[in-house]
Amino acid sequence: MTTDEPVDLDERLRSAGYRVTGPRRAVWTALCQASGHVTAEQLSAQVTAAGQADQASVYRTLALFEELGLARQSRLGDADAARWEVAHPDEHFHLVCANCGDIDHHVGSLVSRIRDHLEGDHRFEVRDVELVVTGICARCRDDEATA
Amino acid sequence: MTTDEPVDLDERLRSAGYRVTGPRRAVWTALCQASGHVTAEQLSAQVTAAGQADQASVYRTLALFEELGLARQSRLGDADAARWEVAHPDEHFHLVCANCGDIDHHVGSLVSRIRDHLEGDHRFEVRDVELVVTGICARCRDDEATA
DNA sequence: CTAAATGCAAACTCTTTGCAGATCC
DNA sequence: GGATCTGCAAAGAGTTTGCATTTAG
Repeated sequence: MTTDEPVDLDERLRSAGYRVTGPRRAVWTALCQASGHVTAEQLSAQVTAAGQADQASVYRTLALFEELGLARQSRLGDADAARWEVAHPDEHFHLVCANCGDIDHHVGSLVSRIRDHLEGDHRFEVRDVELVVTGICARCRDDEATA
Repeated sequence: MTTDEPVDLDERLRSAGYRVTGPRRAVWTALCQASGHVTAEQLSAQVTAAGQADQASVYRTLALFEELGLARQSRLGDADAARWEVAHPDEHFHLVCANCGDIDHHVGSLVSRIRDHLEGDHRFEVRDVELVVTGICARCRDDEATA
């Protein structure tokens, strides 16, 4: 799949002129350990409970990580809160199950094909492709069939 | 392109067991006249100024329209507020220009191809595909080149 | 007439901000 | 030591809700 070269947060921060602090490390750790697609509030709850950072710092830190290209924010489906994940080098998209709420990553050539299509035909300089597919996942389909 | 068979709001409401009211008509008219991709607040401002509906009714009405399949909500890019548009029978996606903020519709086979791909390979029952591409539109690219 | 819809205002959720004090380099 | 970062608490968007009143059918 992907060579999961671990990101050296300290190094990345310093080289961009930012300081290495407890809250930043804590948010990064929490984000990495999360299953992906966590809300800022979920991270905040965890990190705050451990007394490692305040809610405000969580938001500020996430914004910083996004700026540094370490994290990615997306608003999946019609959800109210934004969801965060560690920036993944691969092009991927999200499959959101409308039944169980499960969010799946899908890595594939689809996104880059979309990219090519637009660059070629439409003279649109693509910066970011966000593809969110809502539907019913395989597991829920099976459950329905069984029921 | 599309046969723009005008939607008979009154009929649609009544046949679904809902009442035809002033606020609903007003919101529908405003949404249809809008360039598309308006926020609820923009609609609200317009409709409230004309004394045709309250803000709360605008939100309630939009939710109803969505339920009836008359309108579509989407959160484009990292925007804070949801944007609304009249539901379009064609599969389409959005091109958001990061420079001028312009939002373009693009109708094409791309979305249905995504759909087919997922139905076939991944046993995912697709309900809705939301594709948002952020980048620089042709006009802004030209401007840059000239400058 | 009566269930459904509205207006008003207040509540709620998610996120951002101002500022005094703590912290990293 | 001094700019950067933090915590706290308060404000800010956007959206929803409770309830008395109005209105469509």
